[in-house]
Amino acid sequence: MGRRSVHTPEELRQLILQAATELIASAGFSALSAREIARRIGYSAGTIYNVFDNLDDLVLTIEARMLDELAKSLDSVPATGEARERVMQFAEAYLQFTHDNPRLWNLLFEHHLPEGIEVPISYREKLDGLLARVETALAPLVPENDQDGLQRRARVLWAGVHGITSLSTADKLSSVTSEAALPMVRDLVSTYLDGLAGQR
Amino acid sequence: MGRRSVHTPEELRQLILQAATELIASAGFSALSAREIARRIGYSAGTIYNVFDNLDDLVLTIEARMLDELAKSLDSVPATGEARERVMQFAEAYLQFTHDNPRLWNLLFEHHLPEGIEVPISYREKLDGLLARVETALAPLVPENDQDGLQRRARVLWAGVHGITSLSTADKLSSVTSEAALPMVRDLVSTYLDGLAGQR
DNA sequence: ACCTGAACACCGTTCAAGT
DNA sequence: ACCTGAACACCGTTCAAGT
Repeated sequence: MGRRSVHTPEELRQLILQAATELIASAGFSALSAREIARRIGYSAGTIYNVFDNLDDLVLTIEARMLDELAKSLDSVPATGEARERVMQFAEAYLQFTHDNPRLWNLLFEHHLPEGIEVPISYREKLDGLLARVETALAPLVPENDQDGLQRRARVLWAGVHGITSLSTADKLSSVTSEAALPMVRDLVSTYLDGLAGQR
Repeated sequence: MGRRSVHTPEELRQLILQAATELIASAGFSALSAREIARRIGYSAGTIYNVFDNLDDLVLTIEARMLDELAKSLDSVPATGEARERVMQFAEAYLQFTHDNPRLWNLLFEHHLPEGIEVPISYREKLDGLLARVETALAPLVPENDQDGLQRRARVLWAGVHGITSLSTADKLSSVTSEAALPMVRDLVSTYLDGLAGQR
């Protein structure tokens, strides 16, 4: 046995990630298994452990990719126009992204590291980058010299939009249906921004 | 083997639910297993299947209990005072509840039924009941004769608060920390209600 | 009637042994 | 160097057999 080298290490890595991503996208996180990935790419299960430390490592890699792709989606929002309009477009881009990749996006919330294991710093940095984009878009709409307020409000909006998208992609809480999500996101953003404007 | 009857069927059922609840509360959904429950209550794994159809059935029973307890929490909010104040107290009660039972509450979002299996009607009714409480509290603050608007807004507020609590109990997205959750919920509710007031 | 133990078809992960 | 197969310690679920 051993030494086939039909694939370079990098090819093998991408093969594994691709198979795992497809598995999650089509059947959800609970359908992911090292043995099933191995079956699909024609290697033994042990091979996956030559490339990744364990399944958590693999899953974290996929999560990081999702954060990168969401960042790309947000960056495709034009940086022109009214601040209000841009914040709204960010929110709609977020909703669109989660509806395009419901199970892969839910992975970030369903997958938990074992007690005591921390998420890599690079992961946290990606998150901070996303939040920074929201802060920048929101900045013109909050009082100047209130940096604390800006941070909190960006997080509130982000979390609020997340709540709507998360309930609308969840099968079980479907008193919030996925068709209703867009008007809800619009209502949240516009009403919240109205409230902000009144406070100035 | 067989026929011990040291516990009545109902006692056995509660024993199983209690062990499962403790397991989830302390180590999360992923730590739940029929075999571990059986070990803890001193029965064989097969016995659990005399009482519940399968683990999904058991988990759904626990989820339904959580919905009932959340309803109780909301009902302990006094029905007096300003509408604005009551909505805020509902939101704070929700946050408090999820922080008191983080893993059990997250169960509702992490547990998925197999493809094609629907949640029981009683479950959906409990959800509707919760939403109805929010609608009632919110009603004085939205234009009369706008039933659609009331429904949507109650869902937006509920989902928004859910988003904050869900990110704050998630270990991984901790750019929203659990200490910051209360001011964020307050900001969301008060700013959103300000916006609503401006629209009238 | 109630409960068990064995069985079946799965897991994640490790690692000696093979090429 | 790279890969495998077997091994270990787990799963959910079923059901014949025992009391």
